[in-house]
Amino acid sequence: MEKRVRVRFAPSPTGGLHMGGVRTALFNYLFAKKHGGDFILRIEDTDQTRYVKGAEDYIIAALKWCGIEPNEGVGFGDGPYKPYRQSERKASGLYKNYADKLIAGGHAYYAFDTSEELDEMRKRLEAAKVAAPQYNSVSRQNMRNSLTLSEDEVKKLIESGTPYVIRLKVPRNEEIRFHDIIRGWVVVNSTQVDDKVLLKSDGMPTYHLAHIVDDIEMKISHAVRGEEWLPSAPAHILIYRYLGLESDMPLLAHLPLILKPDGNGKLSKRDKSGLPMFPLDWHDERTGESYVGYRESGFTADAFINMLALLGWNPGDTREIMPMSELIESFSFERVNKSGAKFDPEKTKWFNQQYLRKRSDAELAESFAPILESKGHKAGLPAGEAGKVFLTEFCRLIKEKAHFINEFYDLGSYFFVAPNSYDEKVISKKWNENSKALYTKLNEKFSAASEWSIDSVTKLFHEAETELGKLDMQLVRVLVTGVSGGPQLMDMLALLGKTEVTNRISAALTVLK
RNA sequence: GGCCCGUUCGUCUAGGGGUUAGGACGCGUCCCUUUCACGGACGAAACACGGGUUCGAUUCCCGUACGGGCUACCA
Repeated sequence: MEKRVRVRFAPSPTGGLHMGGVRTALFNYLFAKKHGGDFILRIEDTDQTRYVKGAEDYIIAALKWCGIEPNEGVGFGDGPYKPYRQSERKASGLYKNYADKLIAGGHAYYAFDTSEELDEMRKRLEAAKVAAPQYNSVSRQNMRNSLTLSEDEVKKLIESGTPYVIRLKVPRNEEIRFHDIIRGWVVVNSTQVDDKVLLKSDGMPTYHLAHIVDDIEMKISHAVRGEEWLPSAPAHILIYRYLGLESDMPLLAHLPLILKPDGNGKLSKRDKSGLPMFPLDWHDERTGESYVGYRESGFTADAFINMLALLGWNPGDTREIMPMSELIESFSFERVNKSGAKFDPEKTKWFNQQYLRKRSDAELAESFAPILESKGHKAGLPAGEAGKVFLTEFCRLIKEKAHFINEFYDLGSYFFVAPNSYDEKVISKKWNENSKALYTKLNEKFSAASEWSIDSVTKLFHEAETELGKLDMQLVRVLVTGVSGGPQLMDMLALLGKTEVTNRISAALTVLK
């Protein structure tokens, strides 16, 4: 019988969740939803020295914004396997029990070496030109551990409170084979694997032990994580094996990494591409550093998620704009790539543009209102319903030009504040000695208008042209907005209103000679 | 350095023993538009290299190069 699909996203609260982490969470989520399974959020806070205040709340808030909601776990109502924070799970002696089982089976041992002794060992091995200096089947013979010390000595050391760790006893020269859903069979010789610390001297388990214990306890069916874990997978296989749990082991899937847009390396917290690396604004209290988020930069969650999903995965056809429901429906690990994918800021913007266009004008107006307010131009808007209508129409006109809602203001600030300068290029090219008289007359016609709508202004304009001769639309635009480009002229004039338009033209005519 | 993973247009990718190697972003040209954008049409642009295997390899195998990851009492 197939195991029920249960997957987990298990970040450690050492900082804000960056987009690479979001994608790992996303793939887990898509897979769970696709198979009607469970998606769990587990917090792996076994390293108190790296704990960052606020990180956990950030992770939860980020997942919520992204629409990647766990149905079990920290911040999402817990569930049958609570607690979901490893620091809290430790209290029951859970991890220690598993470590003890390994010791009893002869597959783990106590090690009393101090960090100085470990440093010395590494230096010694490096000096001896050992290719991979590590605590392993060879070097452990010269260290202070329960394999080299007598039973009595070990007992004495432990009873006297000497700090110790528990290490995995990795055999020498044994072939470790494991299957990865994305990569196929991977073979590693155990000589390459070091005797990993399983339980630290502070009593906390390391990731290696903790995630295995929890995956087993929480009945996880698939361990989906980043490629950076591939090298330690052989050690994990050994732990499952020595615990007699190989048959309950989750299936493995190592996701390709997201790489920097330029040059090389994996994506870092700060990137010069100009786009955020975090879903939400993140402020690290410890370092005092702040990072902007996608949300605050004007991205919509669906665009962000869509972009992330297609970084290293594709549906097998040419679809690109896919809402979450479609991503879920199409998702499979078979279509996840093996190689790392460079993050593409341009395409990311394009995704947001696509989603921006899909949103209704009224909806955009609602999102834009607070942005406008922050610019201090609320006063310029008509009150109440009229203001809403104005903003909705404004969004209709401006959205075709923008990638982000945050650009709306810069693209159309002249809708809210009259210009105080006029595009030099257009003026020097098109303004001549006849212009002043010509556009004064046009303005008179505007002033006399009894009706003011897109249609009526268009009609008025054409009438003026037959009467006064050819008019220059771009010049009219500059007189009213100060800039050379923008939405359809007539639409814009109509929205601005008769009074505003005629006032602005008058003002321009007094400035221009 | 060692080990592991990878390599199709600049980027994200489809494909797969015989294809005009397809799509998307970006770029360029044209059309639409009395502006800009949107939209439409078209275009430039790729199988890392060397050996095999084969009638035939971009596709399979091996090397090399290049890229990435790991190499902690961090995850």
